[in-house]
Amino acid sequence: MSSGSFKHDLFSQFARVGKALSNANRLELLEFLAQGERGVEELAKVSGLSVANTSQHLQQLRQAGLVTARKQGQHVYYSLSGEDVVQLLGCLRRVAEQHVAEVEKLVNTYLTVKDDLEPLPREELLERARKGLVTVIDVRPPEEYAAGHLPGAVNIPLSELEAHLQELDPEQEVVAYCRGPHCVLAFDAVERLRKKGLKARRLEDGYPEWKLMGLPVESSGPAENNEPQTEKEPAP
Amino acid sequence: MSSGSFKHDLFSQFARVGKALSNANRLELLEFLAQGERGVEELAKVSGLSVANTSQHLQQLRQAGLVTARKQGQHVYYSLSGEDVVQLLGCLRRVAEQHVAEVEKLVNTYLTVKDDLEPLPREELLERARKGLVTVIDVRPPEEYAAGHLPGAVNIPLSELEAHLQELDPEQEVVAYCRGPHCVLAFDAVERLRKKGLKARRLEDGYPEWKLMGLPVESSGPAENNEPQTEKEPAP
DNA sequence: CTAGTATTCAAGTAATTTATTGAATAAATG
DNA sequence: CATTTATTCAATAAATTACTTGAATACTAG
Repeated sequence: MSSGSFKHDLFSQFARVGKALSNANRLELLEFLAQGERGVEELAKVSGLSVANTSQHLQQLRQAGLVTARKQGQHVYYSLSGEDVVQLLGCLRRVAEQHVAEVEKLVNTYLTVKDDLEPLPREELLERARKGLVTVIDVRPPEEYAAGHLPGAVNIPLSELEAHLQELDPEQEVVAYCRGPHCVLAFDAVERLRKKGLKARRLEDGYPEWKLMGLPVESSGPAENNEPQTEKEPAP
Repeated sequence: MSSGSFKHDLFSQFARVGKALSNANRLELLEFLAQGERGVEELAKVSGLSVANTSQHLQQLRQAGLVTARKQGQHVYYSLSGEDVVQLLGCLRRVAEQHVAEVEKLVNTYLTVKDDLEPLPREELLERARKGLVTVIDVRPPEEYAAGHLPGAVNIPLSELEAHLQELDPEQEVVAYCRGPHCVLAFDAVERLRKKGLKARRLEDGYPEWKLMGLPVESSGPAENNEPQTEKEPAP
């Protein structure tokens, strides 16, 4: 029957997307891209892969429709091809968290502080920020901060945390966030801030999830798409 | 640094879930399982794979945490390990639809009727059903209907469609649904009903999506979990 | 206990995937 | 135009995956 072949062809296409998600290095690239647009060499550096290998992975991601490439001069800038990709990654993470025992084990052994510092949900942060009760710090590297960050957040990359201590009010609670719910940066930051006697907590999730929910974001560097829902109109 | 290895290990676990989704046959198995619990041999038959091969795929799915196995007598019954898996599959489908050009091409060539019969959204069906304006038919095979179906839906498997025509009121609109948004069964049913001069439309999505939204479902066969949110309590 | 059925395991082969290497484009700069 | 820089392509070896086949296990029924 012809419908059998249709079904199989369709599932093969879905499987292409699955294949793109079937490799740890590609998932890492996707997490970096969820912070904002980046060039190939940059991605190679932060992910620790060779440039050629990075390029090949990016092309696989592009063929699966998860990322898009923009060529400018001799550079090629990659970015996620839509908000739905961030959502897909979130689903994947949630399913793994929920059903893959190893994930919990890993989190418990590496992120020992976890129980101690219960993460702050988005809504609560919004409320406290409105009342001026918290200082929000973004502990990602400056490029990612520049591509987009929570409104009012101060960029203090992890490496310079100690140097910026005096900027933080010891009376006010500090909330740190980074790339996502399992990114170590914010965990580390909170741990170190607490050792210094500050009141510190971690935002439940990272910048991509915040933006996905349509909450306001700011960006300093090159122009980024800030609107929650973008309406695409054909040229007039 | 140790955090690098943590990150990689974590992404490797996420990638295991991605791997499970990287094969067309496994995705097809997951779609069948989204209709309800099924035995290995049954799954092998409907998917057209050998039993041994089906078993191996199921084990991969189990290791990725996507399905669970229940042994009863000499049979092993598999089912999805949670609602979040249905959601993940939905995300995957949506991303593919949105960003993989081939999907649209396939849908357009095989499901030619598509433009003509705009699908009916969930909410509208609920509203019209409340007013008694529509007849809802479930065109899946009886086993799947038995495992769970929309309340008030009549089971008319596609093969017996013509034989049951007189049961349908020619004045009332007929709404057909099946396994999911791209399942051919409902498309086929609508096409054939229209040829017979009936007013027929297709529900936007299938049974698993309906259930996922927490909407009411009925089941006739062996007991199924009907509650929208199940609270898991340890034995008293 | 024996025969039968459902499922899984184990071994083998063909195909696919990953990462490496070195060469090929393609744009910018002197 | 030649050189540098960023990226991609092509060829390769090692590892992994998909499916087949035949045997092993586990449970049921006679």
